[in-house]
Amino acid sequence: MPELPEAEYMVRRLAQYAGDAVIIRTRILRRGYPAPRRAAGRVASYGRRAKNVLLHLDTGHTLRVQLGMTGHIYWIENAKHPPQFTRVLFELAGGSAIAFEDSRVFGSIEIHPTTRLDEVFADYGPEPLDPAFHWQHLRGRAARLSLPIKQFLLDQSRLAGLGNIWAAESLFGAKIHPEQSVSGLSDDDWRRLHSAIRRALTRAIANTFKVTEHPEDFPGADLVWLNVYGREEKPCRRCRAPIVRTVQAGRATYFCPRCQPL
DNA sequence: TCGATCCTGTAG
DNA sequence: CTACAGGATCGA
Repeated sequence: MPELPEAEYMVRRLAQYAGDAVIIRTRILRRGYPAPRRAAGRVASYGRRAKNVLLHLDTGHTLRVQLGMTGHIYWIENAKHPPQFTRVLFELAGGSAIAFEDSRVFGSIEIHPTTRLDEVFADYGPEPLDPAFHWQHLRGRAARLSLPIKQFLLDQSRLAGLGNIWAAESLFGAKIHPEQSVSGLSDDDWRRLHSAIRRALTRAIANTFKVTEHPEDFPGADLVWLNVYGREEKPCRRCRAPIVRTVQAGRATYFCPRCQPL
C-alpha cells in the first residue's frame, strides 16, 4: 500500500505515539529478513525521505525503513503481542514496541552510521515537496534521455518519492501521456508536471490523514480520491472518455486517452 | 534498458 | 484456481 503519503502518515503517527522511544532490543521475527539484528538507542527524531521512513537514533545512526509494497510501521502498546505479519520488532523501554509489518517481504531496514540524508540517500533525486525543488531539476535530469516519462518519474535516482499511483495521477494532472518520451517535453510540459506532482502529493497527504483518522466520514472509501489509477473503463472525471489501462515496464499504467494525448 | 524475480495476500 | 498487487534490484 504505501507510497509517499502513507509514509508521511506513518512518520507523524510514530512521532505522536512513540515520541520518546528507547529501543532496548531488536527482534527479527522472520529468519533472514534484511534488517539490522542489534539496533538500539533512543529515537531522537523521526523523518521521511521519498517513500522511506527514518528513525534517527541518538547514537548518530539512522534506521532506513524501506516499506516495499506492503510495509507498515507503527507503535504498539504491548511488545508481547505483535501483529501477524510483523517482521521486525523494536522493543521499547516500558513494554511497548515499534512493529514493522511486511506481509509480502519486499521491504527492508538498513542502519547507517550517520544522520545525514545526503549520505544515506546519495543516489536519490530531489524530494518533490522540498521548497527548493523546481521544474528545471526535472528537465535537467531528463537531459539526453529518451525513456517514457512514466518510467522517468518512477526512477528514484531522478526524482525520489513517486510510486505507481502518483506517477499516473501526476501525469493526468499535467495532461501528459505516460508513454511520452522525456526528450519531447517542452518547458511548459515540465512546468505543468512539476506543479501537478506537488499538487497531487500535497492533496494525497491531506486525504490520507482525513480518511485514516475519520473513516466514518468516508464510507466505502478507504483510499483517497483518484482520477485515473484503478479506474480502467470508467469515465474520465474531466471529459467522460473511458480511462485506459496499459502495461509499461511491467507495471500497470492508467491514463485518459483524450486528456492525455500522445 | 528490459524482463524476471523476490514472497504473500486478496479479489475475481 | 488465476490474475494481480501501490517496490526495487539484478543479470543479461
